[in-house]
Amino acid sequence: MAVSRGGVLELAVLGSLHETPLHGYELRKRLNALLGMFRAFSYGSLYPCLRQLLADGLIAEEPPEERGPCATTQSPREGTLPLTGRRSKIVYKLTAEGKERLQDLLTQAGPSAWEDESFGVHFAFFRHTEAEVRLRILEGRRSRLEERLDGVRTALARTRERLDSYTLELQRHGLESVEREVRWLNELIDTERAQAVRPRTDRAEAQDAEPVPDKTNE
Amino acid sequence: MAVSRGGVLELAVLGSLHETPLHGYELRKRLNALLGMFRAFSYGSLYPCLRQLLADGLIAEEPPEERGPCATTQSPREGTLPLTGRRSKIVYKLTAEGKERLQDLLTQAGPSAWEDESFGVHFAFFRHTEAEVRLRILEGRRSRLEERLDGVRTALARTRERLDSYTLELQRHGLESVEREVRWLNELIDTERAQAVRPRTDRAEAQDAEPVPDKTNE
DNA sequence: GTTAGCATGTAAGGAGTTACATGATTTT
DNA sequence: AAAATCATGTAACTCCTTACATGCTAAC
Repeated sequence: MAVSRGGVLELAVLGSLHETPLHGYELRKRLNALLGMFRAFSYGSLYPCLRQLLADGLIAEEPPEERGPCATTQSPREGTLPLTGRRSKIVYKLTAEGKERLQDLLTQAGPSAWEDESFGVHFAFFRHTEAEVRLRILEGRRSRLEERLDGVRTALARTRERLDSYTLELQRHGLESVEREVRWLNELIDTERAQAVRPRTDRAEAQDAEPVPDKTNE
Repeated sequence: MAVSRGGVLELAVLGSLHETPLHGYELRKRLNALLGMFRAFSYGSLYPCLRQLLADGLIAEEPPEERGPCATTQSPREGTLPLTGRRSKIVYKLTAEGKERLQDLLTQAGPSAWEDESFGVHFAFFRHTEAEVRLRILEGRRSRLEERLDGVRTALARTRERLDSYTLELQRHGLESVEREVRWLNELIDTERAQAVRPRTDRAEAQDAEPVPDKTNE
């Protein structure tokens, strides 16, 4: 059941709906606010995805709430809602099956979690991910990036002809960016490890996972 | 003529072959060494691309050099080579039409030049790009990134609910990365502008474009 | 003589985008 | 009442990947 149509969008949708029910338009805005620095989804992919998830029974239409006072953002425009049950907003929520599927996706610690296109999405929902899986994903991404550094560095070393300044500058910037991300991952991994050791032993119990050790300056 | 099948690969191939004739396998290695930090192409896309370019007359097979003593790497296995001119390495070179097409691609200063997937490739061949076009591409990418920053920042400001620490950390890292790239672009643009003003007026004539102002330390 | 790497390809398909089409609702 | 934005959807297409299939050559 649930034919596992890959793609990050599925995870992004299920993850978002896990927090709160939403309709497509709003969902897309949230997604693009959340992941805007890494990627952006279009309606042309979102709506078909919702349709598929609905068909698979992973999400369901939320019936239009009658009594909700301050529902989502807008006032319900009392009285005027159309005679038919047809409403313009279709709010979706996660079903039990959907939650299961989400947990499934969040447990997968493989390339599908740490490649460029997917890592950001997986990270965005780390709150719902087991600590062990988080760690493996972070490490997986790190070694992926290190492979890339190795590959380019050795290829660069083998290069006979000296490159023009643009190529050189591109290499420099690329290397630096990837190295930065590796350092970032190192910090995150350290924090995760530290937390794994003393999960909640601190006096003054922390509210929730707090992986950032309060960095005020660069 | 030349049906303009989009895609960065075309530019990458034409650009590479402009420097020197190459066969597919080697071409891919070079490409992935050059752009490895940003993207990687597979044979499954490269070979069909070469076939198409050949059909369009933008590239041509280089005849196997007979008289070259240490030709490329291998000895031609005298006598046993199949009756037809079929050889295992197929070296391609740019045709006149191909050079034209390349210039065409390098002149396009639009979204197809400054989006994520394509910017790196365009930048890699900036050496062959007119100064004016270079500048417009750099500025285009910068404003693209600034749009992105704006979008996410305002969306973030509008967010009522406070985010969990992972989401927050992702945002922070994403913002920082994009801001870094903007600063990088600023430097490049400044350098380009400075060069546009005094293209070759310096005493001790510079060898070639030298856009990096010699940064020894971070 | 067998593994590892070089070299070329093809078929099927995945994951998304663009452009289009439509209509409701809110703002000006 | 016009324009902007919200809201949902579809069809066609793009660009690339994966997995497969094949053979040559070099090294061990």
